[in-house]
Amino acid sequence: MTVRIATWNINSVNARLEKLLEWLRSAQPDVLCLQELKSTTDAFPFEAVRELGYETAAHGTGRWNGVAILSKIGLADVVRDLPGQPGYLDPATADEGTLLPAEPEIEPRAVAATCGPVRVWSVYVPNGREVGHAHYAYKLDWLSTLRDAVVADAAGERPFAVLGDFNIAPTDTDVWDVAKFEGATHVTEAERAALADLQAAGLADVFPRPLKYDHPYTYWDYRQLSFPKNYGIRIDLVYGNKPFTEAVSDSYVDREARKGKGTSDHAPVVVDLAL
DNA sequence: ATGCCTCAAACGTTGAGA
Repeated sequence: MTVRIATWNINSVNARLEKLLEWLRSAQPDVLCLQELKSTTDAFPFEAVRELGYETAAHGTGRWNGVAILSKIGLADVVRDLPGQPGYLDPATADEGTLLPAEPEIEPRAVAATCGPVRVWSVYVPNGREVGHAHYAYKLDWLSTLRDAVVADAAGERPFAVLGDFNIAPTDTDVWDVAKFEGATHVTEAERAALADLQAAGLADVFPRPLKYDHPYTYWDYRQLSFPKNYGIRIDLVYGNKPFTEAVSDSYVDREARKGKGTSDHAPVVVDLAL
């Protein structure tokens, strides 16, 4: 059988609903991993995607974050959150003192499911904000927990992949101008070491082909004509185990979905498998 | 034209995104 799996940081599933439905109709993925729902689980448009044949495992709490898996080929063994997933404690909140115990918040950034012959995680890795920020330490901790969460499936016989917005450019070629990222997150050695740890666990970067230009960027800032100028970065990634990568027949970034008004700032990454 | 940022919560402004 052939299976088409995609990942897309949708930047609000409800603000983007018509774009999402349009893309599902045209690209016809069997499985779609979404990130940045910006929606509670209850407010997810389950019925609209069901009409196109998709079951959904959604995990969201509202304002930020939020992940989902849509599937037309089965949706079993759903897991929300990584085992042992670290939470984030905003330093400003923590400094407010003693009235309430400030607890780290476990954010909805990961959901897993088995879709037919494939098991997938849809992940939205923390941004990090600035090197040295508490959010950056949280990002590295989160990535370490991700590695631990997937090591068994990575070594397994079943096709398995982690798909999502990793907020890391794997190499300097994955940013349009490396000088712009001097001292910034997304390109540091520590973040790339986390990707190397995933590779050591048996997962490989499924490198997509671009539909235009010479490099498959997946994100372009809304500002300053970034998309028309192709000032992009590749941070939406697919890490598959050997049974997964050996089945890949094609992979591409659908930059067409980034064109026009009312789009996400990310483009979908599509992977076709011959299983 | 692919075109100069957008979203949600709260209802003017702020925080986040990367």
